[in-house]
Amino acid sequence: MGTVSKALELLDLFRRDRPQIGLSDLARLSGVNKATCFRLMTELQTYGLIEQIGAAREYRIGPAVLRLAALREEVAPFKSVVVPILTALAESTGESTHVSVLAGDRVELVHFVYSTQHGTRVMMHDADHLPFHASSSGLAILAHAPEALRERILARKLPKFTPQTQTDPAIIRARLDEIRRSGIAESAGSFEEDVHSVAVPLFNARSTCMGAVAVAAPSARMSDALRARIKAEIITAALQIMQLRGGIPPEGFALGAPPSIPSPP
Amino acid sequence: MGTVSKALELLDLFRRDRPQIGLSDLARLSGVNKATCFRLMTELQTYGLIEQIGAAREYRIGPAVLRLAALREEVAPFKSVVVPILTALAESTGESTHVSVLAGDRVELVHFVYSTQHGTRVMMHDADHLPFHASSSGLAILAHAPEALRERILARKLPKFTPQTQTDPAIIRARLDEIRRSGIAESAGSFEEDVHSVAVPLFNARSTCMGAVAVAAPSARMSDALRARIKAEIITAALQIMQLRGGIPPEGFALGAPPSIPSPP
DNA sequence: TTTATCTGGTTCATTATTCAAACCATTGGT
DNA sequence: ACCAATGGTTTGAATAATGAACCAGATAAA
Repeated sequence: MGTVSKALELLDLFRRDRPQIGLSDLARLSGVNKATCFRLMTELQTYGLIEQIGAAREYRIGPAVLRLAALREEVAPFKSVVVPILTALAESTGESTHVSVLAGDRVELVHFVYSTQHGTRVMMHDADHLPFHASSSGLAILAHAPEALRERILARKLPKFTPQTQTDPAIIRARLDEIRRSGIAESAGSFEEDVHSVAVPLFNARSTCMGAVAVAAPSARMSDALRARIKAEIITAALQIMQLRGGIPPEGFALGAPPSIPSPP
Repeated sequence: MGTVSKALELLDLFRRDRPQIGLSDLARLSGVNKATCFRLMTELQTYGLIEQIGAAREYRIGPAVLRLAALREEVAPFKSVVVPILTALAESTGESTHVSVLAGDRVELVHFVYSTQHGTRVMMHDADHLPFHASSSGLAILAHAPEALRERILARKLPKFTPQTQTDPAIIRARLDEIRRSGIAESAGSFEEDVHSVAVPLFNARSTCMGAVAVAAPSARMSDALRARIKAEIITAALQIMQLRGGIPPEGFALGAPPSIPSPP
């Protein structure tokens, strides 16, 4: 792994629940030598991807991302398109919704909207990226990802987040086939206990999968009726997003086809 | 210069007027060897800062910035605070407004709003970062930047964008003194011909200058009356931004004090 | 006060990565 | 068929990254 990757992976340590980190912690968390860590951080800092603040001289994400994000949004609008649709979806289903994209070898959670209908709701748990094998979004994306990526992911040792997490590559592979068939991915408590989520993939203009929309509900609330409602609504949401972004589902992609097995695990 | 910096500087080649670049062009533009360029791009790509698209396999800014920007916005809200104020400022002055931040050693243009009052207006020209010595924002920031940064910038050879561009470090230094005195920076045609802009610095909670707000008008329209109006409005806008962000102007900072010389060049 | 242990930051010989110029394989135009 | 592009890959030679040890300062316990 190159130096640049190492530096960028340092950025992954910054999350919603831990937005600023000191040098020593950074070295500890990353396993990178402190001196190296320091050098990398100063380099990221001179570009502005990182800034150093406060008396404790902690590091955090810097202002350069604003420019990059603005540029990205200009050339490939996403947030402006997605957020209204996500909001509507949260409204119509009464549950938390989110959209994630495939960035490099990770599924990144880029936006989420909470519904205000229920007192209990699925919170986004300070996670910034979702596991391929244990989240409905990850599964949806993995199912439609290029062969190479899928194999690369499944070759890794997959962490077991809950007792329900499936980590056997063979079984996951079979499940991906099923997801490809139905167009919809589900995950029940496989990433977080008591969270049941439903996701559909998003395709870009070249019909390659670049993300997913998902609805996540507390397991206790996930009745057959709600599941049916979510599936219907999430499909229209996904189609709207793809239409506005110029995305085209690949040849023979079935959105919402009835699964051959009654109900996924 | 380290490898990481080199990789990140590659990102700077992507701009609004040139959002996607092929490998050969990238190597040409950066002066970096093609093989090196390729390796760096693939590393940036696996992180998602860059993505490769289309038949021509061109590179562009990738989806990872979305996550970083979201994180940044959560820990240090900026856009959500700044855009409404910028819009109001554009409204009340009838001219284009923008806000830029100091990121590393550059002034990055992070957001701009156009007024709809006039048929002619200053467009943001596809520039993503502004020169310190030839833009009102750059001057405002430079005037209040730490000594070290100021000297570093002035030690460089400063490009001459127009006949009006001042490139003599000594004269610029004198002008910075004046800007510090008045609190307001002006630039008339020094970056782009026929553009007259006014800027005031923004300070963070530790009273260090981290950006600037600016209003840019066509020179032809910049009357004394308009200038006075802009100055008044831009000051309130800057104060609003700082208030909402918890920014504190440094001890003895004079916003809108009358300049000792009637009118800057 | 002494001692111990944190912290951010620095040094320097060893080592591994990056560099540059060449070369491939395709593609598009003449 | 040719030429000039393109994206991508290989090669010894040069350069940069690395990590253990080391500061100096702050904090806290003894």
